[in-house]
Amino acid sequence: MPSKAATRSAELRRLIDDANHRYHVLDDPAIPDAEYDRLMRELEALEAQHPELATADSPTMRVGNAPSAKFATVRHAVPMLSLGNAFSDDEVREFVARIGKETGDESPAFSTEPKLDGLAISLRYEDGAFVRGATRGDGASGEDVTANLRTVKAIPLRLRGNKPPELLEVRGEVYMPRAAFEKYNDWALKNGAKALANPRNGAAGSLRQLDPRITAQRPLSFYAYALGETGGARLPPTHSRTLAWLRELGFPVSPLVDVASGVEGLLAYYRRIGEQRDGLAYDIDGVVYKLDRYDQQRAMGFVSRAPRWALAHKYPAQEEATVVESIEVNVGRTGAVTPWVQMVPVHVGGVMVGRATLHNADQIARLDVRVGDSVIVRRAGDVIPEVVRVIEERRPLDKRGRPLHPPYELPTQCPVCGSAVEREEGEVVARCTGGLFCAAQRKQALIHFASRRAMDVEGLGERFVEALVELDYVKSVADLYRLSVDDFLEMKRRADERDGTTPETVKAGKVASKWAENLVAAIDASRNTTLERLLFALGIRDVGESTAKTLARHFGALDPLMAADEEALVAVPDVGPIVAARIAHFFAEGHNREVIAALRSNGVHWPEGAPQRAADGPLAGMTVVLTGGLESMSRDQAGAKLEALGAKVSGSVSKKTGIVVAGEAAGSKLAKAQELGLEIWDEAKLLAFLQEHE
DNA sequence: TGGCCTCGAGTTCA
DNA sequence: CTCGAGGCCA
Repeated sequence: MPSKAATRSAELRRLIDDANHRYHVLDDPAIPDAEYDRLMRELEALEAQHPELATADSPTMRVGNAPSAKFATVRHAVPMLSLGNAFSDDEVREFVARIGKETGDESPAFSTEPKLDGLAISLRYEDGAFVRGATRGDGASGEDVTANLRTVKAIPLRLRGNKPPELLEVRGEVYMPRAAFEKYNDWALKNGAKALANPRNGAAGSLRQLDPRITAQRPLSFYAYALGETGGARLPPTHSRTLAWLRELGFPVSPLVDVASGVEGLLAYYRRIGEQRDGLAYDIDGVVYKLDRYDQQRAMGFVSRAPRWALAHKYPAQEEATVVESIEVNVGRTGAVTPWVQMVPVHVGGVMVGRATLHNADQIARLDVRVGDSVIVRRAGDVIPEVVRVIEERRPLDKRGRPLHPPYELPTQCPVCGSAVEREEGEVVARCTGGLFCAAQRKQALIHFASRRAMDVEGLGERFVEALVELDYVKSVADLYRLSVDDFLEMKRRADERDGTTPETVKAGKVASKWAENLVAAIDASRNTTLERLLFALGIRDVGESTAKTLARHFGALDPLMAADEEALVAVPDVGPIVAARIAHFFAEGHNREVIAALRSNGVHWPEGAPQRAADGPLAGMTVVLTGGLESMSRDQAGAKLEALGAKVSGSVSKKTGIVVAGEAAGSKLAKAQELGLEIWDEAKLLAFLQEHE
């Protein structure tokens, strides 16, 4: 009877071998890196505890996978190393302490670099000419991919300078920039080719093409970070100077490399790069610290395959695997039926993730997500999680080996009101046709109406709106203005009763009445508004903040807008035939006219004036984009001030943008502005300008 | 007609 | 933030 540990280690070995095969040989990974790492760590720990279980063919005994037969094998005279990993600050502390103790150097210098998520390769130059390039393989020998590497433009075919060393091997990372990866996948989708799983696999797959012409079409790039075998060259005494030398020889070296010392110095670098991570043009999975002085490196030596003088400090995984518990749908303000998955919560990129949206039926069809499926979730550039793909091998099957669940299909009837769900010709989103008959749409319409950027009713959050709608206190947004303190108290009592939540009701006497008074006061305050806010709040399809503002300016008052026909509406900038028809249709609807009349008779008012067609001021005709946080005011306030000076404030950066105001921690928009060579202001410049012109 | 450029709508977690 | 789609210009 095999022990529990023996059974588990055999299972782990099988899982890891499978994953390796999929990853290295088929270029089609099945599980995320983080999970692979975990399996590997578990197996390492098991084998450390039970040395008798460590078989010679265990995946822990090698670093990569045997090269495929398609390419010639190349032996690395100087092995290509793997690196020890750190996942916490403490592990970095131990690393620095160990080095301090053994070198006797209190504060040794480290060369610090981003750890690119690509493919490690070795380039061999003889008398200055590129003669051979190989993948890392298992570290001792890899595959000869010279012909493919020649197509990578970042790799010099000849070294610069007039006295090249006789022999030089340069190690570095081949990678695929994110933008290139996305572009390729767009193309693949349209042309029926297989999409790449991620940029790193894009790089790996491209290098393993047997036909270099295919590789040449893939936009690969390269950064150098180390030396291999050398001959006839006097080497610099430190790693950082080696990198500088490599630059002189014509190799691209990451501009993010730096030198730091002390635990705090290393951690500061880790955090600095971490902040930039999402805005970089390529994926990184950590940073690498390398003891800078070569004599100190030699003193530290190696443990098995990993140098003791270097450490890879990893960032939290951005991809994790989990299991789908159920697939649900939401009904939005416009009736849009949006499916989402409830998953077993997992830690991704530093937070627990339990839900992810599937956007629409197209995405469901593309992913083919079903209940019970194992899926990979990612928190990419932004905060919002998404399902990357299904791990098909783990789909639950019935006894006959068929999937337990059929492909998911959107409901044909609204789960809230039972009306038909329809998808318009050529549209991606399916919509509930119930209109305001649907409680979900009424609810969302009211939430939108009360939201900060619309009527700004403070304190009227989602929870109360839900109760107001469900208990029928509010049928249209105008009803909000008829509610009294007593109505709110009664509603709260009924809602608590219904939900069985008693605790709060006891103190309802005093505290709750205060709450209700505040809410009524907030609703009252919102009576005093502006035409653009009102127009936005009404929730006319395709009329958002920006269009509402243009309409308000163009017409100056509500009545002329309500009376305008489609022809008159199309004359408004940014309003075309489709939006014009929607607006005209909205105001032609009797119900909508009643709501507007009721709002007016309940005291909702706004200043009206003459139509304003073109803004003037020092920034007239200028498009300004605000990004990052400002110290002295909010972005909205700054935007309002800039608009008062005639600027058009927009949310996205393009060639047509005039000025980008970049505050604290500005991200991708600033990067894009720099790329396009736009005028960029910092906060001081903005304040100076406002002071001068206000 | 195609290719930007914008805007609108929906969205997750702490 | 990211998609989809409407508007506008070459």
